[in-house]
Amino acid sequence: MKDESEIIITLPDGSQRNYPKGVTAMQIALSISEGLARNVIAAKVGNEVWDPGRAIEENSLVKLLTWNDTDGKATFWHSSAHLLAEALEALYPGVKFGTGPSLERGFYYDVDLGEHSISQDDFPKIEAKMLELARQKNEYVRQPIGKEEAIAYFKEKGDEYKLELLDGLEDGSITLYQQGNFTDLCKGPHIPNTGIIKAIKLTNIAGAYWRNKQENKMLTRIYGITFPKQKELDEHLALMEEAKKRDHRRLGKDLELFAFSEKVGQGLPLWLPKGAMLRERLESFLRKAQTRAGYLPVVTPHIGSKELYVTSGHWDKYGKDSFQPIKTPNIGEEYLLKPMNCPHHCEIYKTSPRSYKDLPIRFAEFGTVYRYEQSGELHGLTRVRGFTQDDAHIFCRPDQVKSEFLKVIDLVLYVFNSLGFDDYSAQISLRDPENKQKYIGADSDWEKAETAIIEAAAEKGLETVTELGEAAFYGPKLDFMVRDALGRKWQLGTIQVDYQLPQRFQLEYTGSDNQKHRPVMIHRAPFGSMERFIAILIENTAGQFPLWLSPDQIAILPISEKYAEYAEEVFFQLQDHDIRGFVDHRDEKIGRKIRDAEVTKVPFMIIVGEKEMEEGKISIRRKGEGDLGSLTIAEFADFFKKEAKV
RNA sequence: GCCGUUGUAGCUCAGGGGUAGAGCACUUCCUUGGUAAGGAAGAGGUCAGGGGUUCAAAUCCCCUCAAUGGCUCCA
Repeated sequence: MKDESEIIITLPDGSQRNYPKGVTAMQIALSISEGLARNVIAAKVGNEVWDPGRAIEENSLVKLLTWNDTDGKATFWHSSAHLLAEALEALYPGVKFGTGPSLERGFYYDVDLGEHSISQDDFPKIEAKMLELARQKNEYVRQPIGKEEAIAYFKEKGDEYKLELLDGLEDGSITLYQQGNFTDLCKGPHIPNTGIIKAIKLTNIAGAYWRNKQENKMLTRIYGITFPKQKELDEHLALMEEAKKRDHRRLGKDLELFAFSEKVGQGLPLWLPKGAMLRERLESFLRKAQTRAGYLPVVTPHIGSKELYVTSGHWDKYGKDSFQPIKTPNIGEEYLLKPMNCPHHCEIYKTSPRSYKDLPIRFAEFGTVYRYEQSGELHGLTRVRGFTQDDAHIFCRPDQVKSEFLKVIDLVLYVFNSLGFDDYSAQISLRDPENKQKYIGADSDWEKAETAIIEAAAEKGLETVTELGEAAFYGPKLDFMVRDALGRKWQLGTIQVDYQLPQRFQLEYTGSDNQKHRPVMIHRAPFGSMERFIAILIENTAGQFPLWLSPDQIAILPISEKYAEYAEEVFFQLQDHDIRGFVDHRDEKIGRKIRDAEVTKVPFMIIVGEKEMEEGKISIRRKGEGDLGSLTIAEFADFFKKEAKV
């Protein structure tokens, strides 16, 4: 006979134990080992994360969470946000609170400071207060509360933001959490007490619209990060410093890849010779892959008649927020800087009648487009106002959509793999079902397109996340997202299924039935844009590009000017083997020349002096590795060719 | 676009109401050196731009521009 007052707790390893009803995760941990109990900061009960001190009433699967679990960290940081709030309330009486969630790395709290204002200079003071409160080891106490009562509490406190949040909550599901003198509306969970927060760093301060809506008031958002050990905070800060060194804006300047000029204009990058070199190599790499995959190159102008974009719908959708029309001496004649290549490609499609036998047709172009991005959005090369898409449009029959889509996925993955981009996520970007007026086209087309994407991604075994509201206005997308050095997410490759533009442009083909049919369009860009892709490439490689992409692959370093002539000769011979580089003719010692080649990340150094000249050889030194010994030019060229393979 | 921060030599930065500083880079000279910085001298700035306060502004205030951290947006 089962004891009614006991419940069965199943642990992740499958083992089961009996505990009295109402047992807490902390008690379970204690029953296993004291060491474990010290480290437990939350628990996963079934599918929910719970406070370790919350009573478990039913048979459950329980996973004890520590700092090493993602959910454990999230709980830790969420509790840290409450600690920040407590400190702010103590230091700035009357402050009102928005929301304070955990992030992937750290947490923030949005606050309305009222009369007060704070800046980064106040961080030490706030951090000190947080530490002081942490040391009090105040417990996080969960208090279920009725809605009426909660409303009364926050009315009394005068916090209209919490009242607004309460408005959307259902009676019976509301809880408050209290630690020390601070009480917050919060569904939890939280760590046992503030004492385990040992290391605190507030990182930055920014404005953020209440509830992320532009029409709302702007609150002050304070970001921070905390750790259970000071050492971990130190390590984190050191890691951030390292990440900053990989910032493409820093490296772009150091390695002379690109620049910006106030005089040229905001968000309009200038490609310097080394950057242009890199870019050209990437372009020819993709051109080659695209030729193999049956793409046909096309070229279109940088401007197009406004009518073109009225037809495509771009003018209607983005017209007022883009670069404004270019006028001609003729009255009423207007042109737009090209914001997208697709309308031009549609017109190319229309230059001749198409048969079902011709399809799919794949037009590819490195097309430079101009978009008036909001000034606050511009960011290095990742968000600019003039950029080049590795664009192509596939016009195909409806029955070809899926196979074409699959081929494009292959191409994108080939590009990513070739460049060592293994840390990406595939995102299916669908329409926001709540906000359908943001998009053009019939529901049935959208459904077909969305189904095609979902099926194709599944067929390729891609691990995807789905985001509602992220679709383009004419169709859903499969986006390949990557992170930059500082952890921000960017869209690189994108594949989009589009039923709208073929209709707007009245695109047709003649079917086997001798009837007119409408093709489907697939927009795709494996890099996304050359600018953004290169930005991420710079950060991923920390400027140490694969050999085949390096702007300078070799630096020829004569020991002294006596060997200048031999160095030149070696240079020309290596050039004949398609090896790029330069001779360092400066009047410097070899140590200096090596150092400079090392810091500018040249993959190979060729050292030539008395010995080499006599033997007709060259000494090879590899960046970061050192002397590789001497070879003949032909030997080196062979070795190099193998190394430089994509 | 919004909230905040920043803007001093080519770069990285110090200074902070009383005639502008360092290191690196650059130029010249010396040095001809064998695997991560040889030495010396020199040149270089309307202190982002404009307006104001002041006997005096790079420094304080306002505006503009740009960069930057976020938010919003992102075809």
